[in-house]
Amino acid sequence: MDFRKRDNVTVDCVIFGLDTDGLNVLLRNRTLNMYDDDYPVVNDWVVTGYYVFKSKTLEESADLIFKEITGLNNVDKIQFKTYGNPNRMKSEKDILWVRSRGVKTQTMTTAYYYALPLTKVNLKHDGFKWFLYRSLPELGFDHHKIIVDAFEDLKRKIMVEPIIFDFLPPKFTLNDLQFAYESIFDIEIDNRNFRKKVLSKSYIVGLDEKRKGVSKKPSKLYSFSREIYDSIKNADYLISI
Amino acid sequence: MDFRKRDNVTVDCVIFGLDTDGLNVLLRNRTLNMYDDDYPVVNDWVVTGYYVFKSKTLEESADLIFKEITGLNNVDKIQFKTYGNPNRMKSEKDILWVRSRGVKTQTMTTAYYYALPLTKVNLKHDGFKWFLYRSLPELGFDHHKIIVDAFEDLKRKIMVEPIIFDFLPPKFTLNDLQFAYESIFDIEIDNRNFRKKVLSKSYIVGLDEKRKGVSKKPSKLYSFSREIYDSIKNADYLISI
DNA sequence: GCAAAAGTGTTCCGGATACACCCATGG
DNA sequence: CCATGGGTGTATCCGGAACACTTTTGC
Repeated sequence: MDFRKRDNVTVDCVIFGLDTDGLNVLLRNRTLNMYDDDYPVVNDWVVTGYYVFKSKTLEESADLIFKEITGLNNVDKIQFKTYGNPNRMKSEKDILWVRSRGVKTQTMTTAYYYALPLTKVNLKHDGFKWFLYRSLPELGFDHHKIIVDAFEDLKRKIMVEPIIFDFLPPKFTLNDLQFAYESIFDIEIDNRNFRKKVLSKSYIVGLDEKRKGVSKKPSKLYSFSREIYDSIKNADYLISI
Repeated sequence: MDFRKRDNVTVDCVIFGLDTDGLNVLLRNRTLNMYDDDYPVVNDWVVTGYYVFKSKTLEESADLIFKEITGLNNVDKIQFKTYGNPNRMKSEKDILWVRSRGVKTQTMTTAYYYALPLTKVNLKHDGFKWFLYRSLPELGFDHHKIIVDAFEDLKRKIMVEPIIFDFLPPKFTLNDLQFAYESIFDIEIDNRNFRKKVLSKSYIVGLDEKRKGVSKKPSKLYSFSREIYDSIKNADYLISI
């Protein structure tokens, strides 16, 4: 064990990416061959995590992992939960896997999630793959629960914070924005009402630019102004019982 | 160091108690005398925390602390953040204190908060005291930030979850409930509108009972039905952009 | 000229707000 | 009988929901 690392604490990074099919999660393949190369005893998927360096904050540790996978810096993230059950790893596969690595089983993990447009990511390593949230593969450890918890937290925070824009490029169309909401909440939204509501928000600013591409009629582009958002957000604390 | 404990991980418990003066936080006095018993070099207040046992979950560890202080079991709590900055303890007082205890400075802590009516607590030990949230004393470590973070999380969650009832006894008046909201959000609410809104919620059920006490006209008692709340909550996921 | 996505207005309803007085009891 | 907190009703306003057709371009 490397003494620069805390040997009982990891961070896990749930990476959400939105594309035209909907909401995806980036996972890493976990395989272990013991007897026969063609028949691994473990072959499933995990959220990417790693040990925390003693000299670094949890945030920094998460960003190191995120950068290693995606090559990206300065992407917003949210710490949503720390898992500390000493019996987190209990399946046969988990135990085989952990033994093969010679590490502790009683590991706490602090979990973060990242949100971004899927196309922003160029995967740097093999063994990583995007999965649609609605059709996740078999997951190791307690990672299914971690992903579900992340998603629940995401949905809740999207209601009160402008995280939705993290899923979109800096310039987006109103239909992009609507699609983001529809994918994440698995609902259908009336386009006219949606436009009215969105256009009433001062922090969504129309640009003098149109996107010409796949579609027929060019669509107007908008951007999210964090400055305007912050300036009006301090004012009102809406209460709803 | 006790080998049953994780030597670098603690849990901290922010305990919120509501009484007729408003929202309070339960703190523990931190004193350290080095040269002169009458002039402690450290004399401030902290949130109560303790090491995590290797055999226990974070939740269990938090509940142990909570029970030790209050004597109470089975009080709802919320895990809101884990603090892992290796330089969390940086003031002179913190360093003196930590050295005097012979423990590590690079300690992570997972923080929970509890909410309950202040009068439910009978303090079991000396050195503990309730402080109004709006007039906190000098706090050690990064505990001021921890308390503020807890409070922000509390306010946000109160909007979407029925945590407010944790601050009230099982039977309460509508004015009690209104006072709870007013204290926590530091706002004034119109009593007539408040009653209308609250009475429209099926999970707030009127009892055939009145409270006779300090006030003149006896006031009707209500209770919160978690069953009804849960049954209707699954249905709707309200979206507000 | 037609296929495909972009964009547009009006009506209706329900919940939110503003606002001032009577009621029941204990002392 | 009066002081004290408990309790009540109405008018207005605004945001949310429902709903179907026209516009602009690429091919």
